[in-house]
Amino acid sequence: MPELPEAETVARTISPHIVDCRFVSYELLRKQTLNEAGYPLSFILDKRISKVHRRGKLIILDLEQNSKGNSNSGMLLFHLRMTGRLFTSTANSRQGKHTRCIFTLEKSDGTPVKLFFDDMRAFGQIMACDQEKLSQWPFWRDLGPEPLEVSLSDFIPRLKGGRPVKTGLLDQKLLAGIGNIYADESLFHAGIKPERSLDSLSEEEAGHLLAAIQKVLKESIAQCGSSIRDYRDANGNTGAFQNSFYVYGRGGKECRLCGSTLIKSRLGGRATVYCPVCQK
DNA sequence: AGCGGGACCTGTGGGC
DNA sequence: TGCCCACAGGTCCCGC
Repeated sequence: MPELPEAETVARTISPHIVDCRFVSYELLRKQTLNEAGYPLSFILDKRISKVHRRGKLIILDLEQNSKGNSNSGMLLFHLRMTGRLFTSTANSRQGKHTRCIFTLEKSDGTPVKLFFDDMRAFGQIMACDQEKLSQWPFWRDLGPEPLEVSLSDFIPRLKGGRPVKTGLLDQKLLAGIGNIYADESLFHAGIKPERSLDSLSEEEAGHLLAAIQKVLKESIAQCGSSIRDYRDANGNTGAFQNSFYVYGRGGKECRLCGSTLIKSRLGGRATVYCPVCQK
């Protein structure tokens, strides 16, 4: 699941449940789930969540010291990877087989709230940090621009090198937040074959590509992301954008535009689907 | 530099 | 019904 639109949806849906809450305790059920590039989880205790947002596929909880002053005193980051889920006890849920961490929070009126991080495949990670720690984390430091914010003039020079354009789109250093679903869908809408090399793209094609990426991401966010199997938002609801796929998961089926048989191949070790007619 | 392959994990679906 | 294999939204690391 979780690519940019899903991370955005989770951030939006978890926010009303936890903003202004204070961390009272935590239970880390799988120690490898905590990213060692950050601080021990005790770092977040007694801090208050001031804001929930997203960068690339990362969900970020901004923290403030509970006592006044000391704004922006830390962050708690979640990367959902393939099967991570974030939800609260108010979403009709409780600890399960794949729960990796449980946070106990308290609203300003003292009401307790449980925040769960579940992850079947256990690839997902949690990281506690401050700005300094964050800026030293290679993944963060090298993260490319936000696809919905980057300008065409900033985008074009990033399309360097002979590697396939799809491989480039999956590289979080080139753009932050695109994964296998949105790479394939964006390339379809841009009319570009996935194996084309980055430096073979004309400026016009680069423009089509960025426009397609932004269109696909925005439409997916509007539909609360894509649920292939595991993904749910913070309230346990599925997204709907999987109903709008043109190529992802449709290898061997008919192109929805021209009727040709969609080709399924492997590129950079990832399943890749494209239309041999619509994509040049 | 960039590619392929493997590793990290668990579950599901298809074929036999 | 059951077993085995392939594959799954991501990222990192190794060797070539």
